[in-house]
Amino acid sequence: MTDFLTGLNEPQREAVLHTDGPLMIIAGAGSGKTRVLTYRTAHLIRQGVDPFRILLLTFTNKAAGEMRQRIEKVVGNDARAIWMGTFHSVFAKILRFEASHLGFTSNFSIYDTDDSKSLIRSIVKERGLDDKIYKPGVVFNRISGAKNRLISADDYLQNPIIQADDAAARLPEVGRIFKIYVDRCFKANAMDFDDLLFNTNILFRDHPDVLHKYQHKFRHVMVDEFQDTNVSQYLITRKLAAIHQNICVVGDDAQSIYAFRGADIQNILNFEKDYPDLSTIRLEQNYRSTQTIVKAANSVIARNRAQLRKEVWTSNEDGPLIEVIKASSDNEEGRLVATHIFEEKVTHGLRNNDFAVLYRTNAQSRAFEEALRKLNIKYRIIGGLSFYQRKEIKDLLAYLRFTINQSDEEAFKRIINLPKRGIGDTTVAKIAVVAAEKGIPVWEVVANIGQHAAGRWNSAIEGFADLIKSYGLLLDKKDAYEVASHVAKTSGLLKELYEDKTVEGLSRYENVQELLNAIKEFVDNPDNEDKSLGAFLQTVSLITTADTDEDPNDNDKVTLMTIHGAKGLEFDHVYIVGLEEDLFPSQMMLQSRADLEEERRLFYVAITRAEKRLVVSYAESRYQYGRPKMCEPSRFLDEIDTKYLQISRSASRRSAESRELSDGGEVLRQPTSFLKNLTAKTSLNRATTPVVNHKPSENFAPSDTRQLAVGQRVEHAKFGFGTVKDLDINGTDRKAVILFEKAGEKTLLLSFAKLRIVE
DNA sequence: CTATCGCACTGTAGT
DNA sequence: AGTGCGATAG
Repeated sequence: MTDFLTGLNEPQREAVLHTDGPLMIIAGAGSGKTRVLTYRTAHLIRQGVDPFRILLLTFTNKAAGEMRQRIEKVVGNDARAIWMGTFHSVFAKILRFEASHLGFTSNFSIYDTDDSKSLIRSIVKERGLDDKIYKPGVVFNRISGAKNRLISADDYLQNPIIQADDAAARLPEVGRIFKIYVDRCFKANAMDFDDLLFNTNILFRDHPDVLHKYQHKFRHVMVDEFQDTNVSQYLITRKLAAIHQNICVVGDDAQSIYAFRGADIQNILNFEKDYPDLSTIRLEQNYRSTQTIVKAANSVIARNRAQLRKEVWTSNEDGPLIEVIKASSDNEEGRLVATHIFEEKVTHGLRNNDFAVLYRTNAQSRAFEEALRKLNIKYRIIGGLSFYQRKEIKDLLAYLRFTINQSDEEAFKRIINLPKRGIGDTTVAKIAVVAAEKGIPVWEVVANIGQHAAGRWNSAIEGFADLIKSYGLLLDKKDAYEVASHVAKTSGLLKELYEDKTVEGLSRYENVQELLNAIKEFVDNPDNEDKSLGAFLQTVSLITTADTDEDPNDNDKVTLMTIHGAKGLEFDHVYIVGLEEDLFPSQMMLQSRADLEEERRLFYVAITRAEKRLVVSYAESRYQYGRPKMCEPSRFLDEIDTKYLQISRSASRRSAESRELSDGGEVLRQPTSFLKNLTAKTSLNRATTPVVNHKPSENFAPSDTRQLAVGQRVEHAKFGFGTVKDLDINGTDRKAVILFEKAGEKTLLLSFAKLRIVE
């Protein structure tokens, strides 16, 4: 019965066996949290709990899928019936079921962030406001923040503190925009991501019978990654667990990294107050990482004040020291890290799979991609622009959405003139006016344009309406794939892309085909009972990059991703790159939220992803908006206890790099102690040798760029003396990053014009 | 109505 | 550097 308990340590076992009453599991990094959650669920089922009455909320769909598989290994098919998924997917499901209570229909659309911003832009313009001031992203964030704190548009307008805050931010109209936004979403029969949670709260608040139903249904409620839940999510779980009181939350306050988007660390810090008879179990033994990595991580996180008492330890071996790589530019950082990976692979016989490069922002991936490609190392990028955010994909999805839900305003805007059918903004605006005057939905006007307006464009509009109507007729007869491929063909979308013979056009055509393949897979999957287009759209709106599956035959790749994306993952060899002030910790985070502690937790998460070896790197200069910029090493480097650091590696690497690039080029400077650089930052830019004499002025000829080498002293007609910091060789294309010191000011340049070598 | 060009601006994570 | 905007021409 409890055979699977044998491999567990004492607190883990205790957590698995504690089945009744509120439970909080504080799970340190690498402490076997997933294992405990898996076994606990399996244990509940073996104890006779109906899997249908277990609710398990995870952070990503992928995590849910993996956990379901692991539970299945223990209890078999019963695992299928568990209610498991992200907050958004589980409550979207419940909302579809109960939609009528809120005045929605069950085929409501889910607006993604782009849809929301687009709608806000429309509202801002309609109200005659300046969208340079009322930036859609900013307005959206304010609305989103309010919803996550369960503040409705009316509450927002009536709250003097919020109003004062908006006034101070010179955005007094946000509340009005909020109210219109909510109204328009409702009329479009659409919910945005935040609404899925907000409306669930409203549903449970205003419909006690519905709440009661789910309260009784879910005998056990479990929440993974509890530290990253927001108030809205917390209240839902609390309400659901109110009768049975079987609520189990698992989390680690030290790994809370989503406060910026509304996650409330107070949820975990105050949980004890909400549940006086709470049992708390701490999982403190780390099974993942080496002694060095665990201790280094502890030395960093110890600087945070707001945290629960916890002592993460490991009995693993010491392992190698943490290496620090210093690069003069972002490109060099890419090359040094790629070379490091290459050499580790060769000397230790490792696979690409064993490595991950973690950065703070997606924009940093470029340099690593280029460098890895040059060394023929396969890599995969997680995050960035996801498949489902691509224009061509969103276009086809918009057609499908609109076929299902003709109130979907954002889908309508996307496709009304796509492909071009001569219905421009002016015509659309006219239709909107007619609809508003007659007080009927836009689709009513479009579908019966002859009755409502007469004009040159009527035939084009009729054509569009007939198209959509014909699609609608297919819904009951055909499955999702048949409808989607029919739409792709007959709408002209596929044709337009097919005729575009550019490289991008080809790739966009392939992307649409891939979407159709994905729909085919959905239809062919026996697990999916409902094969309708509506069912497919429900799942697709909540898919993210973290969830996309890999081709299992071709997955030996180095992983490149943001630290946020790496949550919950682990790799033998981890590179944390771009450790520079203003980048990590991020300047934005410090300015707007003044939350250094969250950045530090992010650093902690990054460190604790590593199992065997950790390498950190930073660059002295970096491109930003196509302009080079000087960088200082991150304060976080200083926060790692020096006894866990090894510095020398960067020196040998650097000289190897210089040799490779400039045969015979001088090594810029032997990096000394890393900490010395931190205390004497100016030394970074000091000229190595003051140059007095040089050859008479003669501008660089393109052929002479071969003479450039890292460390080479140069003079520029405008910027004066400088040192070559980095060379970038791309086929015949050679670029140099040069650091100039003029009047105490440092400038970086990327051009050979008006440049000459100094003896 | 559509295409194109110059200009201004961008500055974080992702359900 | 990339994007998205408005102005202008076709």
